[in-house]
Amino acid sequence: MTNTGRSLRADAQENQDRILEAAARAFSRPGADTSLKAIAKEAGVGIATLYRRFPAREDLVEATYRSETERLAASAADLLAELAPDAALRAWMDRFVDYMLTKNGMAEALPGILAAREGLRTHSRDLLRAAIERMLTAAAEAGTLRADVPADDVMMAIGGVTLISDHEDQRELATRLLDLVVAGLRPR
Amino acid sequence: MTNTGRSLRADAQENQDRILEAAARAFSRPGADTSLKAIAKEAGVGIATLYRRFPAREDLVEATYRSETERLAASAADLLAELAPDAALRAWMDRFVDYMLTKNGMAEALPGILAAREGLRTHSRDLLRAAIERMLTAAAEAGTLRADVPADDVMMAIGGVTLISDHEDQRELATRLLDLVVAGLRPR
DNA sequence: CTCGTATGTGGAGCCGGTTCCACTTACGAC
DNA sequence: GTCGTAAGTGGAACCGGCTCCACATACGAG
Repeated sequence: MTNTGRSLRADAQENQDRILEAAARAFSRPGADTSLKAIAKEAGVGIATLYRRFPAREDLVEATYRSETERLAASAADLLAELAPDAALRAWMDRFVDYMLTKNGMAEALPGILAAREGLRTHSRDLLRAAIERMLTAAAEAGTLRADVPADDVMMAIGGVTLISDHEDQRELATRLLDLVVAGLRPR
Repeated sequence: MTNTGRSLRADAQENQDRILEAAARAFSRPGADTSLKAIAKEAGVGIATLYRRFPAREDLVEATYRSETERLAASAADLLAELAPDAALRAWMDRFVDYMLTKNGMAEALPGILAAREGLRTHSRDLLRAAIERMLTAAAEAGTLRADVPADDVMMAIGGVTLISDHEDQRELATRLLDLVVAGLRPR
């Protein structure tokens, strides 16, 4: 099934798949015992095995949600087809925040994912950045948003909004802050 | 010395003071063993005593840095005296981020402090909000910044920038994001 | 087939956070 | 001064994250 990582020994690949399945189950459970020990146990492997494959919790979270993140990134294209580019970006920002705040364990992993420089964790980050870039340049060409703000910065801004809105269910705060960010992106 | 909390038993007040002194020492030490156990030990009290006084780590951090936070908030007045209100706010934002990123343990405690609703932890939050409000309304009166964005939102925006800039030493990112926030605060 | 080794594995153990509870003590009432 | 009790205390114990290392095993070379 999952075929992350090259050239794993057959048994190791088996174990990794079971870990990811267990993680997906654990994260989506309401009571959410997402302790790594519990996930390892549920996958029928030792903790060391989990750590070898996913050195940081963020790595496990990233891998678990990878396909959903891909879907989020891909949805930018849909929005661009229906809306003006600036409106598409604004709508996508809402989706981003909803996604991060909804998926169990995602918000805590966000900084590690967005700041990813090394390793495999960059995958999600690159997808998200590319999605933003597409909308941002389209809007810049339309003249509705500034052309001098890098997509990276916009991504980090959205990330910052997500982080500060995470504590307590401050969804309205997030909305207002996203509006503020977009206002800052308007050409003068 | 410190006289937080009303009507503590004499010995309890003693202990609380010693905890705060130990915490201040621990946080300012380079190698920084800021484990609560270590701080309690250094203060010569049991962990339970520390927890009774400061139920969350954030409470301890807030109390330890209280006077410095007061100074930060007060510095807004100085800036207002020297600069145009919008420039003062922008300069103060830099101070805020530098402060939060510099003080050991502060960044992690930030969400808890800014989101503080109950308890005594609100003290720092209120001071910071008031400082922002002063600069923001002055700028609004001068017509250089919007009047329809609440000081709370600006505070949260600065907080978000701080959080996302915390991982890795991304001081330049913070600068760019703060510029973006201020751009969003400009009247159209 | 067999065998050496790179690859992979489990769990014990350490660390920091946090809770709980049996014990101690300050201090106001008398 | 003495005493009852509310307030305060210490540390054992539990939990989750994370590391380390002695042991197991897939699998390609021969």
